Amino acid sequence: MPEIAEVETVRNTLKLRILNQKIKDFKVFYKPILLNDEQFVREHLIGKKFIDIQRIGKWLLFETDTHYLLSHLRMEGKYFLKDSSDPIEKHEHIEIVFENNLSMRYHDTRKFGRMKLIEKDRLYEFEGIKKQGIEPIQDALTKEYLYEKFHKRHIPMKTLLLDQTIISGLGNIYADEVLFDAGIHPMRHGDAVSIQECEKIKNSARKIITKAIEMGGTTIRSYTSSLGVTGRFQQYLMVHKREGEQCYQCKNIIQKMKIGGRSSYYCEHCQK
DNA sequence: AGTGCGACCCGAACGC
DNA sequence: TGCGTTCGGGTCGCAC
Repeated sequence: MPEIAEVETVRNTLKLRILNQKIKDFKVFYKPILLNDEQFVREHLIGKKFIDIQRIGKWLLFETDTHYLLSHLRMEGKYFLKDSSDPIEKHEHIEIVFENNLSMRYHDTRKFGRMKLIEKDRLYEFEGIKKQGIEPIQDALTKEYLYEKFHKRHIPMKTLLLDQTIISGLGNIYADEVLFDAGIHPMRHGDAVSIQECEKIKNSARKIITKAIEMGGTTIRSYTSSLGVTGRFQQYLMVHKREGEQCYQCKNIIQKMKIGGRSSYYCEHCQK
């Protein structure tokens, strides 16, 4: 379940291994993942090098001198680094082989992830990038900005926190955690949230994402060429996936409900 | 325009 | 035990 912190970990880990290696081959085993024509991507990637890996929201940007290969992991996307002679396994859908026979495999059991190659100067023509809001760790995320985005919306705060055009990079897990930390009930509507509460949301989002990124960073050394890259944050969750257990703050029982089709966990006593 | 919801996928968890 | 069913996760696109 990659969210911003996991994507950041993947980015930092891959950077250590694949930058400035000439790309020798590009193969697609499940076409819907790649939004371009396979041949188009081969023409523009083979012979090039990735000179950097960047991140915008949950999108990874593999940068060459002329293009970005954009990659969204959705829920279960992972990258594995193997040797090019290793057999392609069941859920490995895209392979990039480097000159030194390092083989980077995109692995995605549910096939929800997406990739797209785009010219650098057209990056912001791509909807997925153009629509990204402000990240929790950016100073531009202010209580005024959030109030402006929330106060005319008559939908649950849980849904608003998951809207990537407002805050970029929060997923279902951290949305629950941010609302708990800010003391706001996930069903409260945006138009019932005060500017003071927007300040709390901003502070909670920044705190939780900063910590999550730090923790993601600590898992780098557990990464090996055959294990893939994931974050490890479960032990710090206050509400998410804790239905029926006691709230760490007040001992009330953590509740679960569906909001906008997403499971949401919260404490009725601590979140108003 | 704003909002709600099904579709996309498939392994895991659950119910019988 | 084994079978069928439900769930979940982010995002898009369609219906209201």
